[in-house]
Amino acid sequence: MPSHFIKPQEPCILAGFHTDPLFEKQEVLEIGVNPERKEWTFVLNGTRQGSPELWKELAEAIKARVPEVSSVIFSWDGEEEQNAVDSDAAYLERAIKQINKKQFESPHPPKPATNGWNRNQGSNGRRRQLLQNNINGESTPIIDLQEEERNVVINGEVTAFNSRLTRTGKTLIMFDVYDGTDTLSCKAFLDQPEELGIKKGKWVKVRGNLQFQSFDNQLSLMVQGFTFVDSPPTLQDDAPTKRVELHLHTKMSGLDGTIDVEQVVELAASLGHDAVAITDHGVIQAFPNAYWAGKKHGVKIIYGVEGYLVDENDIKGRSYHIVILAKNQTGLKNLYKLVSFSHLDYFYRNPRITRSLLEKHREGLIIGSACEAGELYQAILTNDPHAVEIAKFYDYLEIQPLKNNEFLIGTTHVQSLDDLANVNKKIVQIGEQLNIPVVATGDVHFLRQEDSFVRTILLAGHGFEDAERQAPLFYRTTKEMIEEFPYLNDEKVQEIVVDNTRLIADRIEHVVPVPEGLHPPHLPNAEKDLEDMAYENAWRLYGNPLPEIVDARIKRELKAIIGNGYASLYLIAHKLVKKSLDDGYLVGSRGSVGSSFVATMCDITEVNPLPPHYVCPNCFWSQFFTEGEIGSGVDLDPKNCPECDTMLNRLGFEIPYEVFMGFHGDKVPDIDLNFSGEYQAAIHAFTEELFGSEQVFRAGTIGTLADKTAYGYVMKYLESVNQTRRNAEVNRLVSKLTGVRRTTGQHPGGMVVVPPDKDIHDFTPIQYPANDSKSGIITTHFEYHALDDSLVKLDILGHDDPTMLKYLEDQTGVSVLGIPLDDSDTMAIFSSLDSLGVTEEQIGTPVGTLGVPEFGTRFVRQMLIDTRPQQFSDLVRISGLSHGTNVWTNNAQDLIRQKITDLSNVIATRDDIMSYLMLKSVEAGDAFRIMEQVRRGRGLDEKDVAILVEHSVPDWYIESCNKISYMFPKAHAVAYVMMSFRIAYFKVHYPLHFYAALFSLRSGEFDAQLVIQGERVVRAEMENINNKGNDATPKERSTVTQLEIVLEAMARGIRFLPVDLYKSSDSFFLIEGNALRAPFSSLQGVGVNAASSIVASRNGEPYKSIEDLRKRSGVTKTVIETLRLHGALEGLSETNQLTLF
DNA sequence: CAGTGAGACGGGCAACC
DNA sequence: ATAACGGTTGCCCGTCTCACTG
Repeated sequence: MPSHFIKPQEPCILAGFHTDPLFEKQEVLEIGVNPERKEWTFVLNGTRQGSPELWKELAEAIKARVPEVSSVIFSWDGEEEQNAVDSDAAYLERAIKQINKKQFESPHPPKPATNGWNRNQGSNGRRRQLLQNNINGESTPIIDLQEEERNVVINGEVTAFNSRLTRTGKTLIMFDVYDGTDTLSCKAFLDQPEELGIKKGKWVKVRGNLQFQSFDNQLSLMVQGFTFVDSPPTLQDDAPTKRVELHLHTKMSGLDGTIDVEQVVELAASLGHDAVAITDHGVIQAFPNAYWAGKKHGVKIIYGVEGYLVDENDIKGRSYHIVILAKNQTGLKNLYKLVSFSHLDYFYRNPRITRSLLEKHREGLIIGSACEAGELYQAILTNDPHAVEIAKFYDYLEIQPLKNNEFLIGTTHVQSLDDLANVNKKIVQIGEQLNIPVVATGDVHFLRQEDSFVRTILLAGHGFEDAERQAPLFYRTTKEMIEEFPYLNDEKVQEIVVDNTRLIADRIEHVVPVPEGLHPPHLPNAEKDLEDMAYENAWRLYGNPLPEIVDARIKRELKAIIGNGYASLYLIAHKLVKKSLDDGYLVGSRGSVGSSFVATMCDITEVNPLPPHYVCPNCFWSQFFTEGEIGSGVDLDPKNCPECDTMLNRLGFEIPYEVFMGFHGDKVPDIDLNFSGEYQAAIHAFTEELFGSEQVFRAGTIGTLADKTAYGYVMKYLESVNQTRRNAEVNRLVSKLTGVRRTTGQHPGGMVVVPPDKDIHDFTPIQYPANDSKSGIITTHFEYHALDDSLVKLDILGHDDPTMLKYLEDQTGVSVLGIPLDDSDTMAIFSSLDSLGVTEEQIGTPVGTLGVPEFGTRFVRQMLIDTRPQQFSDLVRISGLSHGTNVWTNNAQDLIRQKITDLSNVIATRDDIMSYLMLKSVEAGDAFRIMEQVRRGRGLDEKDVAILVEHSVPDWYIESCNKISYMFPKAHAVAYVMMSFRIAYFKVHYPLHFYAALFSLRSGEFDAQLVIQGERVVRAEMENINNKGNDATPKERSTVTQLEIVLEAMARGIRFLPVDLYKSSDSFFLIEGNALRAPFSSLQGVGVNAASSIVASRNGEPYKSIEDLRKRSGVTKTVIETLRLHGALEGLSETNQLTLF
């Protein structure tokens, strides 16, 4: 195989060796050299022509003329390319055939490169390098490439890049190229993963063969070579003094704007524009990103909004656009207040601002007259005599290019562009008259002219009729803007386009949208209270004085927590958990809080992060295992105290504190708690009680158009105009649409806390989620991410585990906290079916974890089969392995299957790395840093590898570190396994209660009508869905998951009873003997509302008829029909008549 | 008697931990 | 069958029903 490639500068060199005319046209693309064999492979373009004899002659001629060559091979790229996509085996077979034909005589290696030859570098693969110095040949517009074709050259911008490992171990790289006419997907297979530098936004010239790919059913370019080329000249603004854009919409302007704020700031910077304003419709959610982009690109951001101005006495009346800019920090806060008021109190179709409110909060604001929808423009348009009066309200007046308003032509007051020009002239004249600066603004909605198409799709997707007609609302250079006003004199144009826009920009100070630095809440005496609580609880568990190891850990943690000002946070979390426990709901910890022993001592988490240990509850004798001898305290053998013979507690999971608060203990603690979903609203309300409703708000989210919806929009639009586009082009359009704001919402559980000395408007406006005032929730206007460096967020999430356990505890009387975490029958279901009494044939899986949270999916069950966990700490490791990316597959799974190591030694959680390395005597700082690198998927650098090698860390471990992309913290895994194990305990010992609880939890998803028909029908339905393979919908897949569990319950002798008008509950499965009675809501089409109204209407009194049932319960016809079909109405007559006789 | 709008329901999608 | 992170909350939309309206 060639190990070097050289490239002739003159492609038709063969003509020099042989006189046959064929060789005058035959181009040599490159020559592969195998120095060992002195074998040269000439790679020629096109396909083989001429007789084999002729080529033999040529080969001899070359060998004669170039003594260094002892063997010559010719290969044609059109043919050779086939090799690139077929198997290694086929390639080798061919290669061996080729090689066998040749003779190898001379041992002298050839000169790899001589004058006149270009040498490609660094390849030792069998194929030419993809990245080449240049690609010859004229490129074809992509739109013209519609059929299979060889040797095609294209030139354009990379719009997507993606690479993945194939099953055969090759790397498949795929990238899309857009050349302004269309987009084409390009593919290449690499033997080795290789960083080629292809990235979104780079420009490339690519040569390859256009082939139809049955895999994705489209034409793709099979890449033979590519090179990077310069992007076309970028837009310039060569005006000596440049304008400032004062009116611009981003993706946050609902489904109106398409501009990514970072991109427009970058564009402004590249044009040399000093400043740019952000003025979205009614909202200001682009501020945080604009701030970062401005900082990055050195552009001053002018923070503003295009508001909807109304009169107070007519909130639902006509609103006028108005531009409000924040001049300084005071103005910004006023702007935030206006945004809040408009969303909370004056929302009607859009957030409205009343004139009096604006006047009240006008300090620090600069007011512009906005577009044709502004009141000044409208006044002039309608010849309102008060136009001049109206203008006096504004700090500056806007005029815009005529084409922005071309759509007005044909309406009552506008017949021509001249009419529009006259309006602008009038505004200029009023400006002169009142001495108010007039500025030219673009009302920018998309970046450049060519992006209008994207807005068309957006508007069409949202049902606008004339989406096709797009005003040229793009970001203009100074020259482009100047050219828009030929009807004004030159000095005037210069004044409004450049001087006045700069004047406004200069009036505006540097403003920061969200104050920097963390502003955590503070409770009085928090430090002392926390310390007392931690010690008191520790003493209760470990005695006073504390064992050295416990004392040291508490001291160190408290120092970091208190020193960094986080004591209040701990206390707050403590109060929340306490409240929930008092109300009877268990709380699960989540994330890495369980790494903090102080958190354990404050009841914030059940996880004890100390090394595994025994401790005597009576005399406090203790024994710690610090050398990794045992996985967790739970796994220690039960034994009695050697001092006083009391049964010892077995505790500890060995979790380093650093994972939670960083190596220096200064990372802002992120306390995530899982409350019962049923209880979430109550505990949220409790936070308001704790802090006051003015100081705590639900974190807001911004719902955007993501891939799937955007794809739907693009396809819908193309269909409406009767067009099709190739996949790559569709994807390009999709990527342009994504990120557009569609709605707002609530964070799943994040509550943002404002310290008492601050006001929420120092940080963000507030609003209702989706502007729905009925929700009863107020959220931050900015999404949480924008605030996360400034305000503390408490993650008060909802989870089913606590709900399920509460239900099970209530129903069985078993104390959840008393469940032994080493119960062997429970442990057994994680590796077998022994304690369930069912067979694999019956339930389709050899382990018993169906329905056990986090352990029931196919993926995790396979892990259980591979590893056969025997003890609690094994489950923790599986939890870690199953939640990472590239932690199990391509990694630990192989190591275990190949018996290189076992479950207890593979890397399963972040913490494993730190703990293991410290056991190997790696310095703590290094161990921490390496853990952080690895868990984020950044792999190890040479220095780190050297450290590991030096401490005799095995190779497989280092390799494993390099593969990991994302990893779970151990504390989270422990907390989850504790919950899952308890639920599993009920599954083993209280099957009826377990299945009842499980199905009740999501009774709406249960299909009683189906299940009632018995095992055979259930199996048939599962098979039916399974046969759909990838076409099964998410809903169908979840149905299969449900039915698997139903089958298991049936195999365990549990019957399902149909919904009974008098016996069924609204949404709970009731236990009747050895059977479960389906609730009303388990019928498809009967929701929780209908279900509970039936139950409420029963009232101990039989229904006289179906009519009676309907009247009393108020349910719809559909519900009645569903009940009838199910057989729940048998014996009831249609109307009262019959029973009344 | 068609049209409208509200509400229930389920499914799909997005954001997030 | 493959590859594989699992599980939660919440918003929108299509569909259907039904009461009300003009």
